[in-house]
Amino acid sequence: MSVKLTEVARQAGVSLATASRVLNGSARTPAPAIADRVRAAAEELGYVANAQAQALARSTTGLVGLVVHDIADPYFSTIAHGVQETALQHRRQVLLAGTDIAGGEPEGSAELSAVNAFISYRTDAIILAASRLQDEDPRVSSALGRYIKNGGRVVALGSTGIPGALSLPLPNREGAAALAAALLDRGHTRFAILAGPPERNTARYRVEGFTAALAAAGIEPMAVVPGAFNSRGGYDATLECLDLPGMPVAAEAGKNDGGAPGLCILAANDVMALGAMTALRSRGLRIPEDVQVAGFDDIPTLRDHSPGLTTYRLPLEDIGRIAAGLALDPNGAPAPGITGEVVLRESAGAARG
Amino acid sequence: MSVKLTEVARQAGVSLATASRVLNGSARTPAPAIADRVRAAAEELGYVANAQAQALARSTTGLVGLVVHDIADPYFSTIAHGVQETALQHRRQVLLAGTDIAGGEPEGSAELSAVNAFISYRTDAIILAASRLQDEDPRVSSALGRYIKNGGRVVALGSTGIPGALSLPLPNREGAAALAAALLDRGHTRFAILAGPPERNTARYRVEGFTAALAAAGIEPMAVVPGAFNSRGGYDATLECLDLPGMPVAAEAGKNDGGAPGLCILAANDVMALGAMTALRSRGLRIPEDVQVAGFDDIPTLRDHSPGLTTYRLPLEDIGRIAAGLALDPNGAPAPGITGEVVLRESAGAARG
DNA sequence: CATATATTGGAAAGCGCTTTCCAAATTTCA
DNA sequence: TGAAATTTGGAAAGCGCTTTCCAATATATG
Repeated sequence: MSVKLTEVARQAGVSLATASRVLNGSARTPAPAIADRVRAAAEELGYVANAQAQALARSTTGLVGLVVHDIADPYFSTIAHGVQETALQHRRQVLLAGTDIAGGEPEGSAELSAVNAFISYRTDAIILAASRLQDEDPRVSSALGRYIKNGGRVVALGSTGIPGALSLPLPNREGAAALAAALLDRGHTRFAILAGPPERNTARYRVEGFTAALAAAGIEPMAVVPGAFNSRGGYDATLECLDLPGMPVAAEAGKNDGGAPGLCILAANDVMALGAMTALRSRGLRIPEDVQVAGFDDIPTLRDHSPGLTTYRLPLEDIGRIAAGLALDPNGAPAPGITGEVVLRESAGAARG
Repeated sequence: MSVKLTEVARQAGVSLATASRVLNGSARTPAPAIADRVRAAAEELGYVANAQAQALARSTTGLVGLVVHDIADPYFSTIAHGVQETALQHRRQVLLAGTDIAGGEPEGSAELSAVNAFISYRTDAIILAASRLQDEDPRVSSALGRYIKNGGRVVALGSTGIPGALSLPLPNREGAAALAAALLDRGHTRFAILAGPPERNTARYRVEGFTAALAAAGIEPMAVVPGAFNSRGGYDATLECLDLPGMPVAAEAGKNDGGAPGLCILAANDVMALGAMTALRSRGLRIPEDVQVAGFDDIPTLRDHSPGLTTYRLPLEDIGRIAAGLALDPNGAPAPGITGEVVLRESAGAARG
């Protein structure tokens, strides 16, 4: 239906080969006079190369696949932004899949069908931003293994068990430990952990980091509550937590001013922490006076939050850029290690009045 | 490099045609015994159909292109989520482009290169979620016009001047007017408008809605300040606004309690409103006691904000779903009109102590 | 049992490009 | 000026599929 190269060639009075060489970047460049004729014809007819046909002929598609959990989650959307930026620099298009979306093939995990779709479209690379599940579907691994063997590049955030895949390690454990340590430093002694979904590595590593740092100080968390990795999950887990017997809140609300810090809630990510703050407010608890809260990621959204959320900052957009660089640049420099930093704000650990 | 259909056919001892018919949904279904053999062979070899080749042969790609401004903006990422959901139901993959990203072809707007890329990949449909610019690049329109003529579907959020394109009208003007009216109802009389970027239709329509409703009540806004369509833009515009002579704030801070409402800031979207609130806090102004604030969109992020932001709710995820439905369902029902609702929260207009 | 009617598998012609050879034309150099 | 080296355009063979015909069976009908 669209204008094709044959028509451009005919209009310009040259062969298909010449037209192709002029318009779609070949090593050989036809004579300037001819080239101009071809370009003029293409312009006049409104020719747009068929990328599918090019992909077939060149056996490279110019596509990069990005797998996230939930594109509406600021963590992923910020990473996606970084990926897009680098993809554009490399003249690649990004194919997006979210694994939190129902309705895919019934016979498999969402991750499996996303990966299979990308493999089917022969993306040049696949970036797995969604945290690997603890029990990786072996079909995903074997599909990706074959994909890699066939020349595809796979880069995963965090670790992966897939041989040949590149991984961009994230300081989840270390960051969580550093954050907990900073809070211990500020005199906190009573912690509750909103652990997120235990089957996600990201959540698990962070919880491990928290508990390891606490253990090193001889402290055991008063509660470790699992929950969904979103605002609602943080909200629900917090209410559940507050209702546990012996929690140093509620009854004592207001009694902590100037005294020992009360309960400090450590959430596995920022959106959960935000949900936690909402839950605390719904119980009339003040932050940080009655209960303190910390998150993880430093999503851009926090910029406008009050009280400011103490967190561990991950350079999310950079992570996206670097992951895409790894995926697209065959002989690029090895990935710089990702480092984050503890960010103390009013919600926990910041200087108190 | 990958396993191809020829190899599967050989392994199963059938022809290419038969293998194709078994594996890739044809009208004709070979005999069960044969079909099983083919499927077994495919499974064993790890065959994954080459979507590019299929696209070429079928002349339909199974791709849908989504153009947003900034995928990291909750407005767009929420819409994108909805689009993804419907795309998945239709077994389509989504190609994502952001127009806020630099580094594209130097000779054109980001929107133009996004659209051209999608046309090149022969996406079955293109969804334009990014608000149309006031001065539409004619090259974009003509490229899309040709695309439509060649059988492509285009759906744009808001209105569009492209003949043949479907558009999903958003109640920007009406919503803004309703919001302003609700606030007038609550006794507000002094308004400032954070107008966003004047070249974006979305921002312009909202401002028009605000001012029209105010005008209907015989009120003129005290200020209309343009700015970027993000948190930073709201922040900066607010500071600028506060420094204007005669603003009923700062000097009078605290004097409004129980008295007449002070300044009410109307932002063209929620992220700007959030930035505005941060700016107000930085000046020591209380919300809503000293200054009131309203936004637009009701992005999911607001769930955890305090004070709650008064806004006009747009069903963002539905909008994404509906737009995708329009784009993908050739004979679907006509799009239901999108309606929103005024949501009064503490930041402005809610019951006051 | 012969003939008409469905079924079913396969050969081959594309889909719209890229790219390898080739041959023709041009330039270079002795 | 003639032979060798270089440049340049084109013919044609794919890239991995789908799908139209066709021929060959299997089934139904008189």
